[in-house]
Amino acid sequence: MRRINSREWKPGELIPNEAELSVEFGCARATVNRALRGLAEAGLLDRRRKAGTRVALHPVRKATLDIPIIRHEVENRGQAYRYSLLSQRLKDAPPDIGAKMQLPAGSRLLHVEGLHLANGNPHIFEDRWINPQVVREAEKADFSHISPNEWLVHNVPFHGGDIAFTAVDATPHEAEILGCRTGAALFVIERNTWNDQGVITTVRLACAPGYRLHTGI
Amino acid sequence: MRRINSREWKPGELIPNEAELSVEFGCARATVNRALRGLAEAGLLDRRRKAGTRVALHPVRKATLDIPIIRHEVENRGQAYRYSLLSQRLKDAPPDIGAKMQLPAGSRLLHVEGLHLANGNPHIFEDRWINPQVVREAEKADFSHISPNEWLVHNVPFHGGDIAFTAVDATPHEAEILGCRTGAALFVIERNTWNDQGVITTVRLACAPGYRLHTGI
DNA sequence: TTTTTTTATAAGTATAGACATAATATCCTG
DNA sequence: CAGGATATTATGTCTATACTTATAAAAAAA
Repeated sequence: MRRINSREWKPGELIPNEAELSVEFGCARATVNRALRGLAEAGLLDRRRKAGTRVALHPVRKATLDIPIIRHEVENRGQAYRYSLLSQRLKDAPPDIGAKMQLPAGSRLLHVEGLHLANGNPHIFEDRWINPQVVREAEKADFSHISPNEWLVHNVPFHGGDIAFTAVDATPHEAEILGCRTGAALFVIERNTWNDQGVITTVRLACAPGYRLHTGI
Repeated sequence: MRRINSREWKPGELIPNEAELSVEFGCARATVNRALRGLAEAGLLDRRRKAGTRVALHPVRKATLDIPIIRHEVENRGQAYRYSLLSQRLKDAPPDIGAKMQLPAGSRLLHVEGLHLANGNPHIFEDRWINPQVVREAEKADFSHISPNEWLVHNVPFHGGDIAFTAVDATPHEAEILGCRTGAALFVIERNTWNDQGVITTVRLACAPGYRLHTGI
């Protein structure tokens, strides 16, 4: 790491192989491997079999951000958490949601709207669609006391997902629920998760004005 | 992983120790260690010396998001990138910036404002403060053709930083630069980076309306 | 009962050696 | 010279063994 930072090993440059480094540092090759693998995971090195190890051309820093259950996020800040269910109904999938979840037209989905509150104030508006084909227990679940966010995390393991963050102007509907001005800037998190059966759920989390998402590098 | 997902090993439960697993799977303890360390890094296990390994109580999923150089982000989408310097001046640190960078009152900072354009359209407005105490070459740098973003990544290695994401209403100044309506929802990235000498820079990136930050899980 | 000390334990780390695998480089053949 | 077979090479993975270190739990002392 020192050699990379000091430019002794320049970006794009091939560095000595594991065997050579193990001799230089007087340690086993496994130890060198462990160290280099760590640096590669951190994005400082690029490694390929036979081709060798190079200093990453563009040190793409990776920030890892935790995706907590909203209740925990609120409680960890020492605030009182409450969840309020707004609606829970089986509906035909709207075209955009159906497309996002890769479902045939006319699929039935469970639509759940709820509000997460912190110290009694609106915190995050959760607008979620759940695929009952994949999550059969969902139709019978009671989301009046536990949010679908928390229920899904604890009941349906997932294999992958994608997340997007944006800023949007609050719609009148969102403004009313979050208790803010129509057009106020809202931080929005959109997330899809799936397992081997297909897409489990797609959710849009509209955060009340002032929301900040933090992380370190 | 299968045992965790299938709830054979329940959240919070202590799993067999490395020695026992190595016997069960007929492999060396180092191999078990490697596997368990991977699962712990992914957030599925909690490990502590002597206490043993437990299934994570709340499978906090970690999303890793790359922090690319803005030019590369634009070019990777196949768009033409251009950078336009708006201002570059030495100033007294405003109180809020000075506090954020942990500097004594009245410190001099280099203030750089610039606009990143994609296909000729305003993309990201970069409002940056650089600490010349830590980055001595910065005062002589020419930010008219290379953005401080890119210049710093290539010239000043950093050890750590923090990032925050928010949504804000565009100020008249931001609106004019980004060519949008005052009050439009802007996605904002705030970042501080430091090395062993102190805080290098603090930057506020205001993204034009419609900006989306993506990642996978 | 409370505090301190000791001990046992599980993960953490390291080592030398071996084989696997992917990808490059080289040689051979038609 | 193209195209396939072969050798080489650097990383990837695994093993058996050993020692280190944090720490929970038990024992001892206050």
